[in-house]
Amino acid sequence: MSDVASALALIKRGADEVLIEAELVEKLKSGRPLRVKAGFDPTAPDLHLGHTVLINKMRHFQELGHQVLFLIGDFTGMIGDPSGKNSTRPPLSREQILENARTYQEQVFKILDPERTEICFNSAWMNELGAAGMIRLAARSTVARMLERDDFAKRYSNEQPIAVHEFLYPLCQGYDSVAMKADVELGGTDQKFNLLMGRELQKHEGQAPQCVVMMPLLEGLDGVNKMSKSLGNYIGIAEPAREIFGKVMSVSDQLMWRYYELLSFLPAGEIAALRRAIEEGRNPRDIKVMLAQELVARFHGTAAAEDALRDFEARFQRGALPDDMPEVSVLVGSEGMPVFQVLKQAGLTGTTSEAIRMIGQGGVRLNGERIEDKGLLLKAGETVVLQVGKRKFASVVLG
RNA sequence: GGAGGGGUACCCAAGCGGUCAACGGGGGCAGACUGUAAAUCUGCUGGCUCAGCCUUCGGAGGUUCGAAUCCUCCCCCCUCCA
Repeated sequence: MSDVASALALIKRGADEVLIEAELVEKLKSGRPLRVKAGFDPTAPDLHLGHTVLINKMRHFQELGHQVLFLIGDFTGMIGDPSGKNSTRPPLSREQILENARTYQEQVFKILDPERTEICFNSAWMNELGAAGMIRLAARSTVARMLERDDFAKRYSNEQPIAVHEFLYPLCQGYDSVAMKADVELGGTDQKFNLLMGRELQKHEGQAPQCVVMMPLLEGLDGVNKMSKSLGNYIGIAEPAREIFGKVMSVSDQLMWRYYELLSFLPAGEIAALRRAIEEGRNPRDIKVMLAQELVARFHGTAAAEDALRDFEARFQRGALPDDMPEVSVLVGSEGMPVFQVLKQAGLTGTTSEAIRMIGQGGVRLNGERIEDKGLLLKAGETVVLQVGKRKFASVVLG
C-alpha cells in the first residue's frame, strides 16, 4: 500500500462521508502538511465522548503529519448554531471566552498533539468584516438555498420559528474556511450544509475548495439520540473516572459496538475478534469492561482505570458500600426526625414527596437494611449510612 | 396591516363547566430478575411531617356554588394574504 493509500484509509476509518475523495487524494499526494480545520463552540467547554469522535479524527491527521486548526467560534457563538433550539445566546465576555479556550486545551490535549495544533478565534477576521462585509457575504446565498438545510426545512414545516440571523451562521462558518485557507474541514454529519458552504465561498474567493470529512454523530447513553449535554445522555471526559466507567457499563450491548468503532483506538481487526468471541459465548460484560477501561485510562490514566473497575465490581456485583461516600450532617433536634425528612435534608432526594415514594418502593436502606416504615424517627447522636436506589449514598451525621 | 390556527406537567399529547393533581406515549426513577447501571417485567413520576392540606394547564382580570374548560384584555408561536 502506498503512503497515500494508507493515509486515506486512516482518514476514512469511521468517517461517514468524505467529499471530494479525489481532491483529497491530490492534496495528500502533494506531500505538504495540510491545514485541517475543525470548529468548536465557545460556550460549552465540557467536552463529552461525542466530541471526541471528531477530535480522534483530528489526531489521525496529526499522526499523518498535518496541521490541525482548532477554531473557537467566539464570533459565531453569538448566533448559536441553529440546531433547532432557537434562542440567541448572550455574547460572552472576552475573559469568559479565553477561560473557555483554556479549558478546551486542557481537555483536548489528552488526545491531540499540542505541537501540531493551532488555536484560532474567528472573531479575529469576523470583526474585520464589518456590517458591509456581512451584507456582501449574505448576498452569496439565497433563502431557498438556506431552506435546503435539513433542520431549517424541518423547523419551517413544523411551524417552529427560524430567526433571520440564524441564516448567517452557515455563511460565517464558510467564511472561516476562506480566512483560514483550510484544505480540509472536519465536522459532524449534521454539519454537511455548513461544511459545503465553506467550499462555495472558497471558490468565490479563488481558493481551492476544502475537502470535507464528516464523522457520524455518536449516540448517547440511551442509544437513540445523539450524545448531548442538554439531553443528559453524555459521558463527559472531565467526569470522575468511576463515573465514566459506570456510564460506559450502562450502555446497551448493542451500542457498545458503536462505541468501539468510534471511540476505541483498537485496530479494526481486534474489534472483529471480540465480536467473534461473544458469538462463541464470551460474556459481553467483559468486553464492555475492556472498553470502559480504555476510555477511563485515556482521560485519567491506567491506575484510575484499575480503581474504577475494582470499585464497580465491589459495588454492583457484591453490593458493597462505596468508599467515597459524601458525608453530611443533619440537625434532627431533640425529638428526632422522620427518615423522609432526613433523606431530603441530606440531599439524597429532591423533595420529601420523592423520599416518601422511594421508601414506599423499597428503594431506601438504612445501614444496609431496607426501610419499610416511612415515619421511622432518627435520633440525634449517631452516624448512619443512608442509601437511595443503587447509586445514591450518604454517610449522615445526626445532630 | 388583514384572515385563520395554536400555547396543558421534563418532552409529545388528550381533556373543552364539577367524578382533574389532570388520559395516553416518551423520558426519568425505583423494585424484581440478571451477565452490568445490558435486555425483560412491574410500579412510581407537582409540593407539603402525606388517610389530610396547599399550589398548577402562556399572563392578568371577570362570569359561576364551582373554570384547564366560558368571557375580556395582553404576551408569544405558526400558516395564508399584503
